[in-house]
Amino acid sequence: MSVSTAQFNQKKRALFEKYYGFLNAPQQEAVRTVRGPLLVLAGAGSGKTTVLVNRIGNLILFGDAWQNEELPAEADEIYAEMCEAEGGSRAKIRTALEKTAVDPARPYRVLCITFTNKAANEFKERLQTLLGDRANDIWAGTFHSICVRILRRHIDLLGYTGSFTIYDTDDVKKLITAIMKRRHTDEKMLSVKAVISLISRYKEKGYDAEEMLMDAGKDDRIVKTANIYGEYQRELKQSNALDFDDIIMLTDKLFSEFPEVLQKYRTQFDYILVDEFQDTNPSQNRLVTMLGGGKENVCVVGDDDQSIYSFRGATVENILQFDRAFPRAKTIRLEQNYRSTGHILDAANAVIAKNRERKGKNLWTAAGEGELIRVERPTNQNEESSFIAYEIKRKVTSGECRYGDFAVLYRVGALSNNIEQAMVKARIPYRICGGLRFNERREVKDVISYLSVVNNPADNVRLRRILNVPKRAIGDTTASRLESIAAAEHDSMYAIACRANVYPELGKAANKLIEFSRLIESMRDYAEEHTLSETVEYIVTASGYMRFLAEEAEADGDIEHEREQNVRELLSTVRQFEDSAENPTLSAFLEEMALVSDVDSLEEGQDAVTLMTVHSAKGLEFPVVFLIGFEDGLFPSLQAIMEGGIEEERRLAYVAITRAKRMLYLFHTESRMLYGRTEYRSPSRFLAEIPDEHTQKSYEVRRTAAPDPYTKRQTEEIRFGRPRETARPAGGQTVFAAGDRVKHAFFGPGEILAAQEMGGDMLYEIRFDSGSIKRIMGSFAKLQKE
DNA sequence: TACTGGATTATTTTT
DNA sequence: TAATCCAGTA
Repeated sequence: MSVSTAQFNQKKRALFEKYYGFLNAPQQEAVRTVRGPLLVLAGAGSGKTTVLVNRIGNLILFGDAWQNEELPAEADEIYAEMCEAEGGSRAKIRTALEKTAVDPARPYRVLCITFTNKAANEFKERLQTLLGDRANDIWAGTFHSICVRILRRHIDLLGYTGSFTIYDTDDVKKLITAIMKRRHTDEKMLSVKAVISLISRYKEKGYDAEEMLMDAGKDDRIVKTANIYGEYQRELKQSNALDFDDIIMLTDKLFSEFPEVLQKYRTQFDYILVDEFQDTNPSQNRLVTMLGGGKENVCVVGDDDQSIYSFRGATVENILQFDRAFPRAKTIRLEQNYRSTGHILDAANAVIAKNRERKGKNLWTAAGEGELIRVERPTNQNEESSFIAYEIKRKVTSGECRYGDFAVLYRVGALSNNIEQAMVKARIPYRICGGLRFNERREVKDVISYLSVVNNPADNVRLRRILNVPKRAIGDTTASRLESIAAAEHDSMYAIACRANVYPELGKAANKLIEFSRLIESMRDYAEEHTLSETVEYIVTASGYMRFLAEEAEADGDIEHEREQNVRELLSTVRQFEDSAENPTLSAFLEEMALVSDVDSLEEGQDAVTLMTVHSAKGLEFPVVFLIGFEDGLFPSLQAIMEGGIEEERRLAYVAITRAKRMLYLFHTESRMLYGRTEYRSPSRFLAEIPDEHTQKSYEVRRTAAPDPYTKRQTEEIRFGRPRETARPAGGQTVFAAGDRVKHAFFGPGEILAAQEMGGDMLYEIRFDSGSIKRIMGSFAKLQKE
């Protein structure tokens, strides 16, 4: 027998489909296409991660077998095996398929880039289960971790040393503030915040200070900021420190100025995959383009409709114009949604369809219509949160849900307060995302600063932080003098401190500085000969920091000694790191602390309601979602309305809606107290974009015929009324309707504003003659007709 | 240097 | 409202 090429490839393809049968057609297509540039537009809940993981698995197991149509040498033999395997198990199919493998990718030649550590870890884990130990050699990580890995090896070409420190936002703020103070920049004209974000925006575009200055034209703010940028960059270099933007920008620079370095990595990486491509900024995009140029085996996955980070430099253009960077690019759309039920998905589709700048996708689901979206209009935020607490309690008590099934989402963090209070009051377990992180605590940052200085004594910002903590009589005056001497001598503050007695202007503080430098020196010596955890222990004792914290706790009456606890926790983190990391050096530990936030490790665990912003909910899903504050001026935000950022807000709304699997509640209050002011609120304009057939409103809406002359928008007149579904009698109790007068045993007489069926019971909204408005369940209220 | 009070000012956040 | 920051005082 002699099998033809066509026959062989057909069989091969049939087996592929059997093996990857758990994937739908476009997903299979994405897995199969390994050569050439590929853009995967993955809608919300379309199984994007599964595709990426299996695509890598496929690369490593079968190489480009599916795109390579050449007949292998022992075609007949393999063909026979394939025929035999066809009816067999997955393992059998795989064994046969493996024989067809053409040039399987070596794991270390695969680069998989994500945005968050959480995503990176998820990939690593899933690849591990798929490929076993081979997975460990895959370059999977965040943009930042991968760039740091590259920079550690080559950054000396750019005039830094490999032991550089990574500055977090706090360090950056300190440094910028100091520079602005020195330059007598009027903070009223130009805030530190504005300067930081402006510099960041230019760094993301890959501009240096001079290029920024050229770009500034006559804009005084930009000119001023460009000058600050120049000084800032010099200071960073002097301190041998990089900020987060530098990590990307300098890797870019390294590649464009040293082609041989770029060539090395271009040669190494046969295949590049990028997740969440819609979140890339221009310099990240350039990095991908540079690395992927040549072989062009670049696969980017993303959803232009979920691009919600433009405020930190991400640009949708990267995904919209991927085919411009790679003209041969093939586009695959993943449009089947495995997450939400019909009404929810249709609502999301309807809202996002209003955006102009998009590739265009239409998600569909094989799941049924599911439940209607509930739209509620509480009088104020207290009612909003007690309604939610009530709903959660009810669904948990009835056994329908667990606490972990619920999420409360909001546009701004400020809205979490009320919800939190309601959860406490109702004794509902909850977890709240955001807030102060572990490594942002003062005591943790202090200890990290000691470690940074030991690792890199040139680090002026962190040296300054610990110079007088705990108190060692080195005041602000001395610190400033030290700083200006260092600037004049083009040397580090640490180096000056070491020879402080040479400078008469330091006076008798010189001795203190020398003493301090000896302390650091002793730490450095200690670190040479001891393990990481021993060193950290030595540092916190020898510096007197632990004692300082203990005394402080005594003085404040802090019985828990919380700050000391946190330092101990940091110590146990160090020990954990020692046990798990392959290379447990001080420098590696500091890197991990800088690039890995504890939010990544948090998560899961107890059964609790999740409270978070819509932004942080991206990538997550929940059976039941409550979206609160769905009001114009809040969502979309006021500044988005004024500055024309509506499309991004709409994408945000799209993200919010698509988080829900089975039930979605949208809330907009009648009035809300925010930032100490109570304001009447109108519903989000996005609400009107959801077709009525997908929602169930607990109030009546009438659209006026003529658009409002000021806003040019169609106005809505809202009033309480009967819910669309007429109430049914429940459990023998009398059922009331809106408008009825009733009497409550405790609250007295009142009028029903709204009545709504709810889980075999009636929920009434009643305005009592005393003036208060309450929501009460019918079975609970013991109402009588008045 | 620690404390007090008045002014100020509030998106979204990962690395 | 609530948190934070700065200036002025003890």
